[in-house]
This record gives sequence, structure tokens and C-alpha cells, in this order.
Amino acid sequence: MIFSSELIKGTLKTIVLKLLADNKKMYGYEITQKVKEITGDKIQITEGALYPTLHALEADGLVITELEYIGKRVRKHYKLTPTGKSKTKEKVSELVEFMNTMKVILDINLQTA
Amino acid sequence: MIFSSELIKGTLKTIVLKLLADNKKMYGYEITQKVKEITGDKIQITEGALYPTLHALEADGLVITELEYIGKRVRKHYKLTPTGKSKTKEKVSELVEFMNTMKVILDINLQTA
DNA sequence: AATAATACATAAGAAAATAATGTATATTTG
DNA sequence: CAAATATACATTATTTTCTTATGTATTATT
Repeated sequence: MIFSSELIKGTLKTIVLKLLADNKKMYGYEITQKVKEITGDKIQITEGALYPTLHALEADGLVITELEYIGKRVRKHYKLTPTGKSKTKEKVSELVEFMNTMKVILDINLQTA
Repeated sequence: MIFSSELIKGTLKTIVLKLLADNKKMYGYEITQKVKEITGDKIQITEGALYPTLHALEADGLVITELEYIGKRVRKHYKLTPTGKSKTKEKVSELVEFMNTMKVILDINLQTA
């Protein structure tokens, strides 16, 4: 089972920031694989969604990049800036709170039914 | 604090379906107020988002409508169809699973850090 | 040698919400 | 009782964001 893409909407930026916070630095392809791995293939981030997101994070000053060459192939590593780190905390706690709020909605029938 | 709107994206349809499942029938304005109430004003559904969603649910055969007149003012009540009821169960359990998956991502540092 | 995996990227189009606007009735408040 | 607010529907232009498709190139596997 793969989650319907609409569910992933709005959480992609938070997922990426959180992974960067936990792993110091990561490159794009690595992020797609990591997400697949830790979600048991239930969330698959497409390149068309990921790269524009990473570029936006960089434009916003939340991450900085660093190129690495593996033979002739390039890897672009992304690393949180101090601003990025505090933004990550904000986004993560907002998402946690949001999920708690959603739980209230999803379980509201326990009180009213 | 109001949740950033991007978080609500993708969950709106599920929220509406779940409220209808718990309340038998509801009208649009009532839904916006109920969501405000049970989330302590943290989620506010705008009309521009809600009405198109309700119309889409109707077009998909998940809800049926029923007009009520309060004096000269009209209320359009929405009610789940049998298809709508089973769809609601699907969407709710998908969202619960998604949130569990997100928890794994958000807490992954407990294992790796 | 051919295929699959790794690794970046962009671009056209679709989907879905926002913000704004519109109409109208009913209720509350100064 | 007039004005403001709340109730209640709806649409539309714009923006945002993702999907799907495409493109290039290297490296590893079969």
C-alpha cells in the first residue's frame, strides 16, 4: 500500500527538514531512498517533488549545499543552516500538534456516539 | 495558533467525511463551525475550500443533499450515502496509518541519535 | 551488451487551496 | 432603530504545489 499522494502534500518540507536534522547532511537521491526505507515503501518521494523543494529550502536560507564527486558523478549534499535547524523544530512540533488535533477529529465519535 | 494551511491540504476531504459519519447530516456552515469548535480554533476551514469539496463529494456519489428552509434562508444538508460510509472508513484508516508512519519519521532520531 | 540503478534537473499540466468577491437573510448591539 | 455582525450559500482568479514526463549522464549488474 502506498499512501495517496494528497496525504503527503504539505508534509514534504517537514519530512526533508527532519531527515536533514537527524543525518547532518544528505543528498537528494539519498533522501528518496531513506524515506522509502523507513516507511517500508509506503511513502515514495518523487524527484519532481523533491528537487524543487530542496531548491526552495536553499533559496530560503534553510539549507546550504556542498558538492561531492564520486568519480565523474556529482552528489549535492544538503545541510541545515542555524535558521534551518530552528525552522525544523517549529515545523516538526507544528506537525505533531496537527496530528494530535486530527486524532481528536477522528475519534470524536467516541464522545458523541 | 492556526495550523499552516498546507497541513490541512489532503486531509480536508477526510475531515468532512468523518464529521458527516459522526453527525448523520450537516450543512456547510455548520461544518466550518464544528471544526473550529472541536479544534479550539486551530483549524479553520474556509468557504472557498469547503464548498468545492462538498460539491465534489456529491458528484462522486459519496453524499446526498437535502434543502431546509429557515424562514427565507436556505440550508443545504449533506448526508453520507452507503458508498460514502465505506469510503469514510477507508480514508480514516488510511489517515491513521499515515500518521503512524509520520511518527516514525519524526521520532527516527530516537534510534539514530 | 543491455538493463537497471544512481544522480542530477526541468517543464508542462493538473489539482487543490487561498483570497477576494458576491448575494441575501437574520440577529445582536449601541 | 440603524449599524454591525453572524449566518449561509456560491464562484472566480490566482497561487501553490505536486505529478507525469522528459532529459542527460555515470556506474553497476546480469
